[in-house]
Amino acid sequence: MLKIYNTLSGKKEVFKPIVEGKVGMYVCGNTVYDFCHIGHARAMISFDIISRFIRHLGYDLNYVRNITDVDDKIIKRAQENNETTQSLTERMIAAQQEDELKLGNKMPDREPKATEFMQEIITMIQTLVEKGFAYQGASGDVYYRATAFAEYGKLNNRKLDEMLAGARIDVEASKEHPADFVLWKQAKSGEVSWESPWGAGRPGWHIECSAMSTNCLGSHFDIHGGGPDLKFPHHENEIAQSEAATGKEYVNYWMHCGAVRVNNEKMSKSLGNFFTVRDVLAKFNPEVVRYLMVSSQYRSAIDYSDQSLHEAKVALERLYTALRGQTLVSSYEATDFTVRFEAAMKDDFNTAVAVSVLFELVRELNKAKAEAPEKAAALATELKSLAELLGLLYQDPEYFLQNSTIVEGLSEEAIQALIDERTQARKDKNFARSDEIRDELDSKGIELLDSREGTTWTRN
RNA sequence: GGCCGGAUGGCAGAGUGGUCAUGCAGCGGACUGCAACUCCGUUAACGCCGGUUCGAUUCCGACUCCGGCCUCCA
Repeated sequence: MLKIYNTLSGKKEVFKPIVEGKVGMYVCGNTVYDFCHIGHARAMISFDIISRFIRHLGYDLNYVRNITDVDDKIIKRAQENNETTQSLTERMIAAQQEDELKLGNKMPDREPKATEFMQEIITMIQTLVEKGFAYQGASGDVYYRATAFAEYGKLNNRKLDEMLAGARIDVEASKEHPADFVLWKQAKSGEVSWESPWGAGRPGWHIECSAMSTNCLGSHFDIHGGGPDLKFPHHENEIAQSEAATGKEYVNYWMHCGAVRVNNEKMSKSLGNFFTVRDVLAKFNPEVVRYLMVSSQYRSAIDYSDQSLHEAKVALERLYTALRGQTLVSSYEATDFTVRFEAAMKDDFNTAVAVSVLFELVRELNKAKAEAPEKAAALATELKSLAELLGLLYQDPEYFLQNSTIVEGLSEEAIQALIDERTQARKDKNFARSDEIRDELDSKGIELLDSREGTTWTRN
C-alpha cells in the first residue's frame, strides 16, 4: 500500500490511481535559460526516484515533464547573448540532459516543450474566455479572472480577499483584480511571437503547463509534482485554469519536494546563491550528489555545503566498499531487508529510511564475506538491486572508490607505479620506504588499502 | 500580517505513546609490519512551559526560535 503526502490535503494519503494499474504523472520542469543548479537537481532526482518506485510497484506509469522554452527570462538572456531564443534553449536543453544523465536519472517518458503546444495553449485560453474565466485587458494582454474561480487558493489555503489585503504586487492597470494573471502576453517588437486571436504574442507561464499536462495525460490525472517554490502561484493557477477550462477535477495528488539551502537560505536564482550541477561535478563524482539528495526524505529541506557533500561521499564509500570484489548472482531470495526497504519507500518514498536499511544489509554482507561467501554474494546482489531503485551503486566499485572526488594530480599510472614500488619494498621488509610512499600518496589525497589480495587505493 | 513546514545525541538524518534508526565523529577491543577496510562492544538526543496518560521525544495547547511561500524561481 503506497502512501503519498498530498499538498492539497496536507496529509499522507493512500495512493489510488484513477485507472487501476496505471499512473499519469506530470512534473514541472525547468525554464531553459541557464544551467541547472543543485535545486533543480533535487527536484529532478526526487521525481526520478518516485517514478522508479511507482514502476517497481507494477504500475504502468506515464511520466511527463515539460520544458519551458519561451519566457521573459529566455528572451532577455538571448538578447544579452545576441543569439536567438531557440539557439539558447537548444543549448540549455542539451546541457540539462547531459547533467541529468550524469546524475543517474532516467529520462521522463515525454518532455513536451511549450513552443510545441501553442495551438493547444491558444485553444485553452479561448475556452477560458468563452466561459468567462478570462478577459483581454486594455493593454491587450489576456488575463485569468481569479475571482471567477470559486476555489481559487485551495492548494495554498489562501483566500482572494486576504491576498488583496497583503498584495505587494504592483497592480497592473489593465487587471481587474491583483490576483489575476497573464494567459497571453502581447509581443514587443522583435520578440519571438505566435499569432493568436488576441494578436501576436506568447503564453503566460502558467497556461502552458495546464495545456501540456491535460493534452498529454487527460483532463484529470493522478500526480502532479514540482519544486517547493511552484506551489504558489504556479500550481494554484494551474488548478484554476485547468478546472475552469475542462470543468473537471484536475489532479488527485500534488507533490512538492523540499528546498536545497545554502547557509540556511534557499538556493535560488534570484538570491544568486546557487551552485550549478556543473560546479559540483567538477569536484565530486555525480553519484555523491545523488546520494546527498537520497539521504534525506524528498520533502525535507536539505543543506548544501562542501561538508555535506563530503559526508555523502564517505557514506557512499562504505556502500561501495562492501561491494568491492563481490561477485553477483543471477538470482537470490529476497530477505527482510527488501521487505523493510520497500516498506520505507511505500511510506511516502522515505529514502532516508530505505538507505539506512542498505547500511544494515551492508553490515550483514561484510560479516558473511569470510564465513559464508555464497550468502555474501546473494546479499551483494540484493544490495545492488535495492540501490538501483534509488539510482545508486550503478558504477564499478573500484572505479567509484578511485574517482569519488575529482582532483587534478597524480595519474592512475603514476599511482600504480608507486604502489608497485611499495609492494616490492614491503616484500623486502623495507618498511621505512613503504611508509614513505604511503605518506607521499596520502599528502596527495590518495589513500592506500592493503589486503591479502593486494593494495588498492581511494581518493580522499 | 496570512498560509505552510520544522526544532532529535558533537554533526547529518529517520522514527516511535513504554525495548534498535542509520551514516560520520568519539571511546574500548579484535584484525593489521604501519595504516585503512571490516567486525564486536560502547558513550550520547529528543527547543521551552503546561495538559491528557500508569507512562510522552512521540498526542493536545501556549511560547520561543528557524525556514519556505505570499514577486520570476525546482
